[in-house]
Amino acid sequence: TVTYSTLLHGYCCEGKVFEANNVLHEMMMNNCFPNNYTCNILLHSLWKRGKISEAEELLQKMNERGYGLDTVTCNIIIDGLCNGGKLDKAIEIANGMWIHGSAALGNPGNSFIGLVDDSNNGKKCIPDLITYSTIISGLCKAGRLDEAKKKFIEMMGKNLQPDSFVYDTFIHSFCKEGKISSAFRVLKDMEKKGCNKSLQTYNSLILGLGSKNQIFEIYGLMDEMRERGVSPNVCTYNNIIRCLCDGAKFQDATSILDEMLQKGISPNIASFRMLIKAFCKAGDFRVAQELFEIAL
RNA sequence: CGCAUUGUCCUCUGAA
Repeated sequence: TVTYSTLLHGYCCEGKVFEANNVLHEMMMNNCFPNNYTCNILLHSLWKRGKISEAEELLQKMNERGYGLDTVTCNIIIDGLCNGGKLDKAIEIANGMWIHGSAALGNPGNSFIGLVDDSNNGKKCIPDLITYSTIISGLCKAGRLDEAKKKFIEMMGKNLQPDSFVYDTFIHSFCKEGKISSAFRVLKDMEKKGCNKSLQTYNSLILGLGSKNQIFEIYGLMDEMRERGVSPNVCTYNNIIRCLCDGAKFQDATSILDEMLQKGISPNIASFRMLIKAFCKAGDFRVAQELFEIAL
């Protein structure tokens, strides 16, 4: 079952629905039965692909057949609701989990009717770090930073220790709003708690510094990354390119592109879009066209 | 008992 579920996960990630179905069939043929993990994988995949009603059906079936809906199940739904703009419903469910466990999914007026009354083997599923992280991320994306902070405090009150995901979410949000000093304040707190800067931490900081044209600080961070063995990825470079383009440092921007190619980090659409736009704006259509051709 | 599933970074219909 573990093996098949792992395979299934692989196919689902790639969006290979047909192959995924084959795995499921083969699994049953060999008398391996789907469990929580398997169902969660399917549920997540359906939701990500926008098949919400099918996902809901699956949820019903899981419920009826006594697969325990667990915290992961709830987190998948909560994440789906956040991304679907139903943030408040997501928050409501997360709150409800403290009392009703997974039955909170079936609570007031959503489409998940009549879910388990959570006598799930006597242990009910309660919100975890990921639940909070999901909600906080949703609030941040919606620009509701104050509420996000409240959730953060609430989380600490439940004895859940924030990890770098949660910190990164705040740092990113501040950087995006250009509130660099707030971002660095969070960073300080993060490091005090023993979390090291992650790749995304660096990327967010670079994005933020870039919006203030603090190029030297950016290069400083790049050096630090190198020292600490954190390898930049496409996003890192794209953030730098954005900053250089905004500052009209076009040749610097193209040398970043060269550096990427040299390091074997493939530029993506975002990289080329920014560069081409910059050169067009500068009236240098020749280079713009060259870039276009490289992109192809 | 252990192994598989969930959360954070670049991509704006860049037009005035």
